[in-house]
Amino acid sequence: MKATRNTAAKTAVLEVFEKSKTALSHTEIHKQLNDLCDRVTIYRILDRLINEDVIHKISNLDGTVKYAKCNHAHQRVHIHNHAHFSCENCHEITCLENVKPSYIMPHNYKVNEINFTLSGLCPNCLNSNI
Amino acid sequence: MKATRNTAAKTAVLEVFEKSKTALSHTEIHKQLNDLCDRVTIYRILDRLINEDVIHKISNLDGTVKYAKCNHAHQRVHIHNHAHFSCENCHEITCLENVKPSYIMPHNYKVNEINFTLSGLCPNCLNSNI
DNA sequence: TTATCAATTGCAACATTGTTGCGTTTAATT
DNA sequence: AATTAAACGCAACAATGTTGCAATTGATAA
Ligand SMILES: [Mn+2]
Ligand SMILES: [Mn+2]
Ligand SMILES: [Zn+2]
Ligand SMILES: [Zn+2]
Repeated sequence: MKATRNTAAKTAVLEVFEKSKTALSHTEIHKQLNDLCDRVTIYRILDRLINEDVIHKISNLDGTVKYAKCNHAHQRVHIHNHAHFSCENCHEITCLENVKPSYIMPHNYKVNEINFTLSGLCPNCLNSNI
Repeated sequence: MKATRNTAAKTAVLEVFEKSKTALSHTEIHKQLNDLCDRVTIYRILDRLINEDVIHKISNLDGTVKYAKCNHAHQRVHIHNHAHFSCENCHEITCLENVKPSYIMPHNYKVNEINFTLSGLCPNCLNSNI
């Protein structure tokens, strides 16, 4: 395994994640960093953070991709088997760490990863739409 | 609701879905149609077919998007609550119509759609990798 | 059958997202 | 301080999806 370094850009990206309660897209991170680094660098940092199991990737039905910190006590290798919620109104995506789907797979499949994303209205938007 | 028409292109796209046992990407459909119509047209046909609940969209963890026919007896409005499997080796995506996740949501969320995609090795690839 | 007209299409142009190659910079170690 | 591989910036590219608009066409009614 390659040695990984702590750079200014990586630290800044991590701070952005720290401050955010919801998942973030590459573009959102780039805007918050305010040209601290190139957008390609952010893609590469995200790749590294995923490999280090510090963040995980969330792929939404509408095609958008976001990233969120793993805020559970995490072992080195773990499956992100919790659900994510994507609000159709405010477009925020949040980890639902406590929502874990149970399901029965047919034989002869080897499951390595799961992506369970629900979409609809989040509590905020549900209340304001009375 | 707007009236929808049966055009040559739409019929051709439906035939492609009919023949395929796995989900198809926009690009795969375009190649199979062999320049019968423009690629923009295919995007628009896919949009219409989704609105008509004839096909459904599958968004994978790696960012790829595919489409598959609804082959259950379908009511006008229905949730596609079955799982999809994405093979990391052959990249085929199949509907697992019988795999439906059960889960418990916190209150105050309104769920309209779910996207449940599992990835790993499909039976074919699992066997050949002994 | 023919006229009508909104739905559909083709085309060009554009936007967004993600990737790659390469020369330069820099974090970590000696 | 010297070393060196990891990380970076930049430019160029690829893939995917969207939009506006004029031309075409499917479905309907005359
Ligand atoms: Mn996690
Ligand atoms: Mn269906
Ligand atoms: Zn919301
Ligand atoms: Zn396979």
